[in-house]
Amino acid sequence: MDTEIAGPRRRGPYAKSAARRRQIVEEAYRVFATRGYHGSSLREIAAAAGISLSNLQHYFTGKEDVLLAVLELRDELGAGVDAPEDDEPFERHIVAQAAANERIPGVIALYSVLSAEAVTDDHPGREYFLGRYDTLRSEYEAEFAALRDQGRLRDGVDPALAAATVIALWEGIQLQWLYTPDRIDAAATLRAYLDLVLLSPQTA
Amino acid sequence: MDTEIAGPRRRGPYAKSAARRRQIVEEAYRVFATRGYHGSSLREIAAAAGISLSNLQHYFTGKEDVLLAVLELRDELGAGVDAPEDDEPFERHIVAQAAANERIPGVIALYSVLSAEAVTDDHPGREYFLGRYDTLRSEYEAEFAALRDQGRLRDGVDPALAAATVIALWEGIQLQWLYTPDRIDAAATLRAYLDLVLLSPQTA
DNA sequence: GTCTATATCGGGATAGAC
DNA sequence: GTCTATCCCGATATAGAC
Repeated sequence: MDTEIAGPRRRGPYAKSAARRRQIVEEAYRVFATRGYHGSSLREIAAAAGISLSNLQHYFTGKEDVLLAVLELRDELGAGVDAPEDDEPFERHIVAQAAANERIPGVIALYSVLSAEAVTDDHPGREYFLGRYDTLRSEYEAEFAALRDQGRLRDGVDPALAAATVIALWEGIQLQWLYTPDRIDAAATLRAYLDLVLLSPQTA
Repeated sequence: MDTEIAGPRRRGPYAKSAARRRQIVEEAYRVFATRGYHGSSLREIAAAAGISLSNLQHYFTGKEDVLLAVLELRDELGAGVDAPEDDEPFERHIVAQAAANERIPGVIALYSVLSAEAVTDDHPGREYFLGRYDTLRSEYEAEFAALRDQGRLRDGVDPALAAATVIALWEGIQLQWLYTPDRIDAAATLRAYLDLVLLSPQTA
């Protein structure tokens, strides 16, 4: 078996396809982030990508399809960036991530705008966000539980509640930051909460 | 001067107008709350109000106009309900309000969906939310400052930061609650944060 | 793979009868 | 005040030429 069958080829007819798709998704990312799902149009995305509407439609069967690809891309990118370093402490990771997000225009807006828009029953992104909250809460709860086992969680703090709190606070403060970036410091706000809830290592 | 000139009459030709307007706004409230601004249509609102599209347009010059009326109505209703009792402690007020909101379908969704949607530059609700965050942060900051003066604020907690935190946490947890109402207790989450930040009165 | 052209639909606005 | 009818636009979707 020396013929390469599995997976898309790096050269040849498929190479351009994959690149185009990717390019479209990246532009769609920006458009959805700034105008929401309902507020965006495929025309606008096509224009941003510098191609015709029909050409865009050659790659995606519909608007929903594009949105789902955008969310997939987000997960893909996030898998590399969001993952904590091997032994980076949880609280440092959260704060660093919040600070980093401010430097990547669009990420915050994408989540803020879409997560709120997608509460509607028939929104194509609803399933994604349901799953995302679920995963995120589980992960953070495990982190807080581990910290508790190290004696670093303040007495009376529930790991599950703290997990939901961090996520809520994070999203909420990012939204305020979107409105008035000069008046809100998301990373500092998160750090203040974590300082309140966690005891410093040597105290344990 | 025994003729009543000022203000709309309770009877006569204007009575029906005012009532209709109010009725439309109330339906629009529900529609915007569940589908967002971009996701809603005047046709849908008219249908909900049981009138024709043209008739609705007789009362409002456009979609924006309807949205602004909805936000006005929200302020009007909120002015009665949101205002704290004369000497109700701040923390009790917050928690009680969060609990009460869960019982009024739509309020939470209206704010969650619209506040996120309205970050866009050209969204007709943007100004409203900018002002709302500003007012809310000022009010809460004053409350925290007062608590600090009573020696009831934990050391090292900044009133301004705590104000932004409460608002962010509140909005964020309500969004999670919209997705999975059975798994999130917004009031309890807020109470947990306030318990963390405030010292009980007798401790002072 | 990319385009132009067009079909089809749903949105907000407008005109005008009653 | 309320309606029907219609206009016009922007959106998605489709057909088919190159």
